[in-house]
Amino acid sequence: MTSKDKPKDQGFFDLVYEVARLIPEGRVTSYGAIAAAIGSPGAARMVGWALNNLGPRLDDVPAHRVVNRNGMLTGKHAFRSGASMEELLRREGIEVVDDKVQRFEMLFWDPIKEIPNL
DNA sequence: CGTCTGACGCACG
DNA sequence: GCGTGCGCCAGAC
Repeated sequence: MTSKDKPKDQGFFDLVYEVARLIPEGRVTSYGAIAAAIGSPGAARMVGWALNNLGPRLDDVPAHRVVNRNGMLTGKHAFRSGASMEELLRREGIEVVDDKVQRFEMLFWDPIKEIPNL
């Protein structure tokens, strides 16, 4: 532990990944919800940006379960063809129509509500 | 160090 | 109900 060692050096991005990883299969959440969960309400754009930075880590972080407030798959462009966001969601039993999650309210998973401490 | 962007969210018309 | 604009924060150039 040197002086340059910082406990929360991971930063905002990894914090987003951590919450996203907690999203149960077959469930979805919104960018704003995650932003608020990590203590930065209003930073919804940063959440999406963090997920965009995932890259190869998409396999470790279920970013496809994160949609916007409308339940729309705004970030589908970050997924490669053949494993599109919509396809991944359908595999979990989530109905997607016109790039939009059906029954979004019912499938919505609120990190703040489900996570005791963060 | 200033500027722009970005997978959003909300207020306003 | 829908379109437009602004604000949010953090990172890249």
